[in-house]
Amino acid sequence: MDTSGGGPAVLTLDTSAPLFLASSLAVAAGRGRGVLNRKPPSTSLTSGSEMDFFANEKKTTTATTASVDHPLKVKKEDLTIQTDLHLGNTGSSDASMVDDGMSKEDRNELVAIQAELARMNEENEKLRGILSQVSNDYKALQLHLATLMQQRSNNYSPRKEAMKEKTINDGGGELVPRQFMDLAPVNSRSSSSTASPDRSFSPPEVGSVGLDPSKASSYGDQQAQEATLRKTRVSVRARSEAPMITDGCQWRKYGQKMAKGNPCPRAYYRCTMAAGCPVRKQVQRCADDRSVLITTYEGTHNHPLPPAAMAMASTTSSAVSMLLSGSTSSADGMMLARNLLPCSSNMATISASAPFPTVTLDLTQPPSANPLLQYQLRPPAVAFPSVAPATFASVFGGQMQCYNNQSTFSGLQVSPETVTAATAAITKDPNFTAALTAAVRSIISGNNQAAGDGGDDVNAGQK
DNA sequence: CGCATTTGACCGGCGC
DNA sequence: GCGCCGGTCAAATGCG
Repeated sequence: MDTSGGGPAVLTLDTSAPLFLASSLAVAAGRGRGVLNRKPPSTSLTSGSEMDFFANEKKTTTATTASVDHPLKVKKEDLTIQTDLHLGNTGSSDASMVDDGMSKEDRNELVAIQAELARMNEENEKLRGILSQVSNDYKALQLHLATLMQQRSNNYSPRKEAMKEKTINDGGGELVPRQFMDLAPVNSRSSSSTASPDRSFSPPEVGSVGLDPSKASSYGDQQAQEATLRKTRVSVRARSEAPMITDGCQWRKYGQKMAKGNPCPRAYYRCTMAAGCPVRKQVQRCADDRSVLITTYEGTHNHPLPPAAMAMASTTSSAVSMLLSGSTSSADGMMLARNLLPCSSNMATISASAPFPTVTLDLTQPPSANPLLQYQLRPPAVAFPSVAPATFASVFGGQMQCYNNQSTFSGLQVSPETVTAATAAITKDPNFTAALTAAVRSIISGNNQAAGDGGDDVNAGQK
């Protein structure tokens, strides 16, 4: 039996990986290079249809450039007017040639203006270069993704294919579209499964073609990465009297078990917002403090998320990306975490002893108690190697439909403001939905406020 | 009647 | 090999 459950889901997201990364790159470029820092927050919130994500990405990037250009253009116009006024009918732009009654002060001003103009032109050229670089990076990643997907499809197991075929023919009632299942990747756990093949929640990968198991042996590293990503979990601790936090998604309970060492039962839920969504979560009260609800998320949504869910996804995504960025092993993740978090904290921890890499977000304390939280959750801008796309993708949707909405937020997902706002809202308000809504509102409004300010939004959202 | 939840059974992984 | 445990399934049950 394939108990990996949501495992295969992670691979789905790989489809979105380069897209996500591209967006991240844009953000990284924006952060890393001062020129792009002029981009107003709102430019990250462009939205559009998923199919033209690339176009949308370009649009976003273009918008970024445009937003940067805008003030410059305005200046240029102003400068042009001033220049015309000063130059009169000489028609020359060379101030040194002007000698038609202009005062020395005017000439100096004209020289300064022209220098400014030249500087801005140069700056624009740099921006074009950056845009070009980002675009090239995206294309390279897209190519890389195509290669990986081809490898995966080559590694596909005919036996598993046959089992899935049987399940479908038997009328197993699985609602997962056939094409999703067929594209399920092979991994150490699922490949050994002998039952319940319908549990292979394979995200909708596109472009998988052909079978060539002979190439599987050269794919070990990739498989290891996928296995880690697939099993990566995010555990959220939050105080709530409700039996389950409302995180914006729709869940259906499919099981409940008594876990060892905890008198409180553990409930198992799966996302029902879309047929075949592989995301699952476990809800259990803390044995030590029963007012604390521990919610563990696993897998990737294959559908667009509502704003409230986006806030949560943003938080967990950032946590996971921190865990996995630059590495796919939990041990490395721990090292990375230690490097990133020289100051240990109990608010965001990474477990290497757990069966799967698990990021635990302790939201039972206000962020003010530990201001490091927001930064702990943020992946370093330099941690965007080829692994990163899958990392981000492991939390966010895998369907092309998801790309736009989610990519729209992708720039925010890695921002500390996003995490801060969402975290503050979650922490301060037992009403999770209202809190998350407030958090998202604060994000969308481009409100780069500190955690405390995000809490104000929370209060507003309650009403 | 349809859908969601409950709950016992089942399965695979893992440690001894 | 055996037993424990986590995770999931699916029939039974409850509810609107």
